Amino acid sequence: MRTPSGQMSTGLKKGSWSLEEDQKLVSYINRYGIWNWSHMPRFAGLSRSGKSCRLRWMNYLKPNVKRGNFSKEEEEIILHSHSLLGNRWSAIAARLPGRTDNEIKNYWHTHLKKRGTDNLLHQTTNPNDSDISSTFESSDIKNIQCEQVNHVKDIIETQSSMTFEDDASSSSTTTTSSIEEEGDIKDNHYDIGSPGTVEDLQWFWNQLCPIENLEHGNNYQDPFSDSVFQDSFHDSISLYCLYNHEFGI
DNA sequence: AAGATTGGCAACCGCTGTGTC
DNA sequence: CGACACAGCGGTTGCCAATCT
Repeated sequence: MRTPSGQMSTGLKKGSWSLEEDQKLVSYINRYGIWNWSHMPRFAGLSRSGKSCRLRWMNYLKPNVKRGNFSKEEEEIILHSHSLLGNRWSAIAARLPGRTDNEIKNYWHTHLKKRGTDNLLHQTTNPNDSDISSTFESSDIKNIQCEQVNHVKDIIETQSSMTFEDDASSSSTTTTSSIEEEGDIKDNHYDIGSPGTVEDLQWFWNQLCPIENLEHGNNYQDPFSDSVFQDSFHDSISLYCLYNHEFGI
């Protein structure tokens, strides 16, 4: 929530994300995956930069992002990791499943900074230190999913008129029900995505924004008449086919 | 009760790394 | 090998709510 939402001169919106924008991004990624952050926003009907979308997804909307207070164990891991790695937040985040670098960075600056320097002064070489991550029990990890999964579920469930579960043909995509059932979607599930077939995308937009599609209002750009989309689309289809071939999907 | 200050955190900006042509 | 595009990272900003005076 940096600035009140407003349209920039470039046409790109900045500031806080609205529920509607979240819904659009989540729905699009759930259906087509992440294929190109730069071009995706347009096809998802968002007037946001790719960077903004990526950040929003990585830090907030991704199903396995853990929200809420940090546990004692997590604090210890952060303190210890920071003493080893410094401000390499992404490396520290890698030791804390479900936590984002941004969240850890914020938490460090607001809660742990002073303690961190204090700890550094009193730190002794502990033979167990190198394996501190093992103190982060799997039971903690198991709790990671719940909150954010529920949040994303909420977003999707508000779109009562667009339940992808009804689409039996979308077997390769993540649906609301699959989030519900699995709860521990692997990151790479989203890394290899396909924009889908032209029919899929058309259907997607008809479901998501029937009015926008009718009027071509708001920020929606017709992807089917866009050369960038056509190029990216065909590239992505090729990659997707290759991926399916390689992994026998 | 109201204005000032502070803390928390989502989001932006600019830079760097990596892959592709 | 250089240019370009894209993804990712870390620092910073600024809004908003809580707390203080």
